[in-house]
This record gives sequence, structure tokens and C-alpha cells, in this order.
Amino acid sequence: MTKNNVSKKDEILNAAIILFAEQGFSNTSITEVAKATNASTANIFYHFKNKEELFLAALENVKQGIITRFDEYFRDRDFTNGLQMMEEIISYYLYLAGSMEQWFLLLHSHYPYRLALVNNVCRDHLEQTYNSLVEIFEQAVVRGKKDGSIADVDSRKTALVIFSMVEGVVRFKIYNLYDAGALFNELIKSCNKILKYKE
Amino acid sequence: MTKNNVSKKDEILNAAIILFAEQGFSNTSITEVAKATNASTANIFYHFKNKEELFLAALENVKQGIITRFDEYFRDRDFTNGLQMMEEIISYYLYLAGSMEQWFLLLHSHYPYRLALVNNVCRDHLEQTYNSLVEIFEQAVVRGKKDGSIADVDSRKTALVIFSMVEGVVRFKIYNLYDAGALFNELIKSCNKILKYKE
DNA sequence: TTTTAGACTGACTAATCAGTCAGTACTTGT
DNA sequence: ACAAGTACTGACTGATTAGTCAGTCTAAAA
Repeated sequence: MTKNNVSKKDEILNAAIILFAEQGFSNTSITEVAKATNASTANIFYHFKNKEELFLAALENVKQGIITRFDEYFRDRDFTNGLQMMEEIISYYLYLAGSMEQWFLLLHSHYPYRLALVNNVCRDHLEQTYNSLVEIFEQAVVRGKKDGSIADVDSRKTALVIFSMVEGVVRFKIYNLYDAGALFNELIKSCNKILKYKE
Repeated sequence: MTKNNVSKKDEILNAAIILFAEQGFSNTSITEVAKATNASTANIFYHFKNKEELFLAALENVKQGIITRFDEYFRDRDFTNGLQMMEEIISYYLYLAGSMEQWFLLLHSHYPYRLALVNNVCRDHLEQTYNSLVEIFEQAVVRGKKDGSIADVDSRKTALVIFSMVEGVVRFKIYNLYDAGALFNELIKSCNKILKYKE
């Protein structure tokens, strides 16, 4: 496997991520992917068994990208407490959704969730992606409860609600509905209230 | 225009909503819509200029459906205060998203938001739908601020954040990610905290 | 009874689709 | 030098696609 071959396969994969994200699975033809990478359609089917496999490879790439980015982010960061950690996680999440919009467009499209019902590989990719993300939010809650910056709330459920709130804002952003920037301060404020008070 | 003709057009429209919602625009063929309604493809193009017009009609139908349902809901309801009103709105929103899943699947798919960039009719439908929904949430906040059940928060932005939180949970539900029922109590609790406290 | 108009269809088309296959170019180990 | 395997392509296929068109059927108005 030469250096050039690997990079051609990656080139196809990266083009596929962008096209699938922007246009959807069904509305993206192999011919389009081929044109975007100066490859023949036959070459795409040489590297990927079929169109569905190409999509699964794209989804796995997105999963790995998100997990890796958060790993790197945590590696060279330290937080004063759990509440501040949550604030920074949300901040980084919104930053990532802005700079890697294709990843989140792909994750927000309906196709993979339908495919997951009949394809275990797809289901696993989605499960792993969301488990990793929710776990990150949950870790902040658990830590905050220990250091006293967060009230005695249900860690998992609170993490899920805050995650769904952030995902809602991300969806508004990538679908051009509302500006996430304008909502950022309100998002952090609301998050603080959810975490600081007990009921 | 006889009674039968109208109902055939409506039959086609209703089938289109379900198919577009479940399979997406590109992955739904006119042939499929025709088969589902025992019509010829030519008949579909007799009632609707082209596939895109059929989609726009479906989107408008969803918009009208949501607005009408909320109008009816408010017509025979009275709330003790703004905070309770918000709780009931969220409750009804989740109920509606469960019973009329196709509507929300259609609104959550990426296609209409891409189409809205180049098609004003589509953009207007989406804008009107979301304006109506956010306004409902905002009315509850405004009322709660007047009657004292809600703290002095930014009505619009708070409404948007709560709406995005609810929409996030709805997305988890219709994409089979997490059970909305299990998150309902946590959602209401979080919403109360956001509305009760001032920061 | 004849006219007219709306609802509807079968048969068609040109384009596009995912995927195949036989064969070529290039590299690398022996 | 040669064998072998990897990367890649042009030319193809059968199926499916959105959309057209000429013409049929029905019911009501004239």
C-alpha cells in the first residue's frame, strides 16, 4: 500500500463526508464523489464495497474525529471545578460544531438512524458516538457534585437534558434557523441554573 | 371539482408526508407515492406541478397542522400562571411529537433547510412554523413574568433556549436515540429552574 | 342530446443511478 | 529480469428516475 493510494482513499472518504453531510445519502451520487476527487467511479468501488459501506466509513470517520478531538481537548486542559468544566465543554462543543459542521450535519441527518435499525455496524457507530458525548457531560456533573459546584442532581439524566439542549442549539445553527452565538450566553446561564439548584 | 377528486389529491398529499418524513425527499420516488395511493404517476403530476411542489405542499400541510393543533389546544384551556402554562406547552409539544411523528420527522430532516436557501416559499413555511412555535413558548414566559411565577429573564432568549431543549429531546425521540418519556420529568424540572431563578 | 371541463391513465422518454468487468499501469520483492 | 499484487480506468449494463403526452372516462352544464 503506497502513500499515494492511502491518500486517494482518504480523499474519497473526506469528499464523501462533505457531500453526504451537505446533500444527504440518497441525493449524493457516486459520480459526484468521483468528480470531486478526480477518480473514476470504478475506483470508488475498488476502495469501498458499495455506497452503503462508503457511508459507514464516513460515519466511523466522524465518530473517530469527534472522540479524538475531545480526547485532545481534555489532555491539555484542567478545570477549577465541575461547573466550570461543563461550561467549557459546552463552549468547545459549539466551537467544534462550527468548525466541523459536516460532522454534525451527518450526525443530524435522518439516514444513519434509519440505517441503524437494520445495520448493526451503523447502530454501533451511533451508539459509541453518543455514549462518548453524553459521558463527557456526565463526568462534569459527577465532578461538580463531588467538589460542591453542582447540586445533588441525577447525573445521567441531567447530563442528557443539558446535552439535548446543546444539541438543539447546534441543530438551529447548522440548519440556519437561529444564530448559536446569540444564544450562547443564555445557554450557559440556563445550564448554570439547572446545575446549581436542587429541586 | 368533485368530492372524490379533492380526496384523491389529499390522499396523495398525506402519503407524500409520511413517505418524505420516513425516507427523505430524494429517497422517495413518485412511483412509491403512486403505489401507496393507487394512483398513476401521471395523476400525481396532474395535481402537483413537480416533485418539489409536492414536497412544498407537504411542508405547508405540516405547518398548518401544527399551528391548528396549538390553536385548538389553547382554545379550550386555561392556565393558573405562566410557569404552569409553560409546563403544559412542553407536555403537549411532546405529546404531539409522539402522535404526529411524521410532521416532526419532516421538520427535522435536512432537505427543507437546504431548499429554503433557494426557495422563498419553503423558507416562508419554515419561518412561519418556527415563529409560531417560539412565540407560544415566549407567551408563557411573558405571562409568567407578569404574574410572578417566572423570574425577570429575557423572554425571547429564554423561550428560545427552552424551545431548543425540547426540540433536542424530540429529536432523540424520533431518531430512536433516547426515550423522551424517561427524560420528561427531568425536562420539566430543568425548565422550572431556568424560569424560577434569576442570574 | 351535445358540449365542455376536470380527473385520470398507459405508454413512453431521456437521463441518471449503483455496480461490474476486463484489462492496464505501477510498484515491489525475489 | 520477472512474477505478483495493488491501484486504477473506460466502457458497459440493467434498473430506476422525474416528467410528458395523447387520449379516455365521467359528470354536469347548455
